[in-house]
Amino acid sequence: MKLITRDTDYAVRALREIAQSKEKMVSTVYLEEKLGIPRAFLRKILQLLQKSGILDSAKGNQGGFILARPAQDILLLDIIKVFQGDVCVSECVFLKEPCSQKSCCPLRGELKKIENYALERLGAVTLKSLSANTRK
Amino acid sequence: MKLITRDTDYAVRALREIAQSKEKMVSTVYLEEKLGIPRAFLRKILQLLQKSGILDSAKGNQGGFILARPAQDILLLDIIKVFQGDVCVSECVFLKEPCSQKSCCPLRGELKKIENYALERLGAVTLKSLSANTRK
DNA sequence: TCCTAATGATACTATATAGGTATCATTTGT
DNA sequence: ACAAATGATACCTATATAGTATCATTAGGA
Repeated sequence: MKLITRDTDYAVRALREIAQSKEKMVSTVYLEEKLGIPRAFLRKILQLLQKSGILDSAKGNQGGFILARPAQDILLLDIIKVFQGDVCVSECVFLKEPCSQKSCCPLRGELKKIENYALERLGAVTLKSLSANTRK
Repeated sequence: MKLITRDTDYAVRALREIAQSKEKMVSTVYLEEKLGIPRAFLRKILQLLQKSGILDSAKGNQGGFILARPAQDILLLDIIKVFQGDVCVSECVFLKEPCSQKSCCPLRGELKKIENYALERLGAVTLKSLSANTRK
């Protein structure tokens, strides 16, 4: 059971690197070497982050990526949503089918509580706090 | 993101039915008709529950399944474990590979908190409490 | 101005997991 | 003996995850 998929994890690592960088623009090539993430995959991830408004990008020579807003305004939850959609732990596994217990599914209540807790925690973690935690 | 997979959900429904039954043994055929779960799949699920010690079974004519222990001693967490393994939300997605941040992964701490909460909640729910919640 | 280093868009491939089916062997009550 | 049940096990299919590849576009600098 995974709360975080691989692309989310890669994204967090890349974003931390970008947040800490002194450069104007950080390129995929640089990140690949620093983080050891396969370039093509990393490119896809960064492009998604750009489309979703977490990163700004510049094309052309000396181009690359940069945070679209301060690290303290980027939530872990935002990043997860880009790659995994809404956090919805309590979603009925039968959403697409008629579920005979829709109105009184006895599991729902408990799962919903867990979901709320998870949302609360994930919404409290910022990219800045993730970066601060790092120690060599 | 799913906390509960389909087989776990089916298992809960079947177990509730078995817990409430007045019969000595409950057969797959009966459960299939009552719950609308595909028979072959349901059989696989019940066999797993038997192997894991949650159900007892009897072969032959008039055979079937019955709870191996009282409903209040069967935890939702036990059922989840049968089909999904250990609840391990904070498991590093790179367990099988060398992860350069093993010792100080900044995500781990937060995920671990969420996992602990989930374990606590799921461990507090018994099959009996799930059955009691039902109302027609 | 042209070359090169970068991203944008997009299509494709491989592998694992979830969800489900099928079959034959074995057991047991009547 | 036979029918009704589970035990063991192998197989199939669709979807999601993880990753690759390619061509088009843009912009800085020699």
